[in-house]
Amino acid sequence: MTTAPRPIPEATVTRLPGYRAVLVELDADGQQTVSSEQLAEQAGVNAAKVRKDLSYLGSYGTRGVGYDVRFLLFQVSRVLGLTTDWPVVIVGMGNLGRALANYRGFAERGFPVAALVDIDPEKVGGSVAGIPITPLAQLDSVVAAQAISIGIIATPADAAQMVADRLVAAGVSSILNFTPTMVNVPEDVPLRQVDLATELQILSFYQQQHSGPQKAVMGPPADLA
Amino acid sequence: MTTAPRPIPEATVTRLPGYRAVLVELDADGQQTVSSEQLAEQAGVNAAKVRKDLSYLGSYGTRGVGYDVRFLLFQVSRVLGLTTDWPVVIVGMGNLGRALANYRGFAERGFPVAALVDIDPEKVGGSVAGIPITPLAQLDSVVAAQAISIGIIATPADAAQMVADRLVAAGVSSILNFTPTMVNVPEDVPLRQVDLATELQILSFYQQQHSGPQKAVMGPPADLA
DNA sequence: TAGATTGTTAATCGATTAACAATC
DNA sequence: TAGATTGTTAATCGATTAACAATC
Repeated sequence: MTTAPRPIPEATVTRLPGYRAVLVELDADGQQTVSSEQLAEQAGVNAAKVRKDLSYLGSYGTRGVGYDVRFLLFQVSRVLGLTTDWPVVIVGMGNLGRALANYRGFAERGFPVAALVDIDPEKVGGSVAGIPITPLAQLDSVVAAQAISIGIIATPADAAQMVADRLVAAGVSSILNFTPTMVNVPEDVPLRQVDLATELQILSFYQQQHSGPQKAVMGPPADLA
Repeated sequence: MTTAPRPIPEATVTRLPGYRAVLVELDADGQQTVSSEQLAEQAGVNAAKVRKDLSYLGSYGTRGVGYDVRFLLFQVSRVLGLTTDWPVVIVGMGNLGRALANYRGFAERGFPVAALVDIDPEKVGGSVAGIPITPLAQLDSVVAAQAISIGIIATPADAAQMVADRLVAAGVSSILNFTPTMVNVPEDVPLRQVDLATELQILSFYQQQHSGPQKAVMGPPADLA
C-alpha cells in the first residue's frame, strides 16, 4: 500500500523549469553531483526552497553528498511531462507569431512547432521556418492530424477569444496566450497568459518607486485627504 | 501630518496592469462607472481581491455606486508610473528582437522603442521598424542621448549576462530579460524574466496531470519505496 | 569517525477570501 | 428611505524560511 503522493504546489511547479535548465547545463559540463546550495545559487533562489521543492518530487538526494545531476534531471523532466514531445500550433502569423515560429528554443525543449495557422488568405500558402501556413478553417484537421496538444495565440487582441474557442473545439489541451487580453476557457484547459507590455508596466512601477516618489505622486487627492 | 502609505504588495502590483487594461476598454466604450464586481469579472479575478487591491492605492470608490472609470484609470496609471513615457532599448536583433521592435503594444502603452542594438557589424547600419540598429559599443551614448530607462535583452542566452552588465553600466534602471538564463544584476535594478519555453513547460506539467498519471510516472523508484 | 548535506518540522510571513459595518 | 456597493476586518490558506535531526 503506497501513500497518496502530496500534490506539487503551484509555486514549486513554476520553479521546476528553472532547476531543469541548471541541471541541463551542469550535465553538459560533466558535473555528476550537485548540492541544494549550488543549485539554488545558479537558479537564483535559496537552498531551503530548493530542498523543499525537490522533496515534493521524492527523496532523490543523498545526505552528505547532494543530488545526482543526471538522475535528478530525469526526475524533474518526468514530473514536468517532458519525456514526450508536445507538438504546438501557433495561430497568428504577424510579427510575434513569425518570431515564435522561428524560435528554436521551443523544439529544443520538447515543443516542436508542428503547424502554423492564419486567417488571412494572403498569408496562407506561404511558410515560416519551413512550416507551411494553414488556413484557420482547417484548424480542426491540422490539430488532429499532427496530434497537437498546445495552442499558442499570437493574433491581434480582438481575435484572441475566438481563436481560443476554436482551439478548444479543435481539441488542444492547453493554451498559451500572448495577446494582451484575458480569454475564457473551460476549467479543465490549462491556460497561461504572457503579456509583454504587462511586464514593462510592472518594471515601470518599481522604477518609479526607486527613483523616489515625485511631489504630485504622493498621498490621496486633496478632496479626500 | 500624513499617515505613512502602506506599501503596495507585489501580488497587487502584478494585477494592476490587468485592471488598467479593463479600465482603458471601459473608458473607450464610454462607461462612466464600474463596480468591483464588473472589474473583477473582466479582469479574471474575484471582487474581494479587486477591492483589496484598489484599497492600497487609496479610497477611490463610492459606496453604493462603484468607481469612476476615468478617475480610477488615472490613479492606476499614476501608481504604475505611466504618466511619463519610459523609452526602452532592445539589445539583440535576432528573430525575437525584431519581433519586439515591430510590436506596437510597447509604444501604445508608454514604452517607446527608442533604440535597437546589436553586436553584429552586418546588422549595424540596418534598421527595423524605422529605427536604426546601433553597435553594442555605443550602448552608453545611446542610453544617455535617448534618456533610456529600460533595457530589453533579446540576445542568445550566452550573451545575456554580458549584456545585462553593460546595460547596468550604461545606466538603465531596469531590465526585462527574454533569454532563458538567469542574469545577476545589482539589488537596486528591478529585473523581470520572461521565458517563453518555461511557460510551455508549466503547461506541460498541468497537461500531463490532467491526462492522468501514466504507470511509469507514479510513486518513488522501487529502491526507495 | 567527522564533516557534509539532505529531508522535514515548525515558525513566520504574505496573499486570499468571506463577511459585514459603513455609507453613498 | 431602501438598495447597492465600498473599504476593512478577521479567518484561512499557501508559501517561505530557519533550524536541526537523520544519515551518508
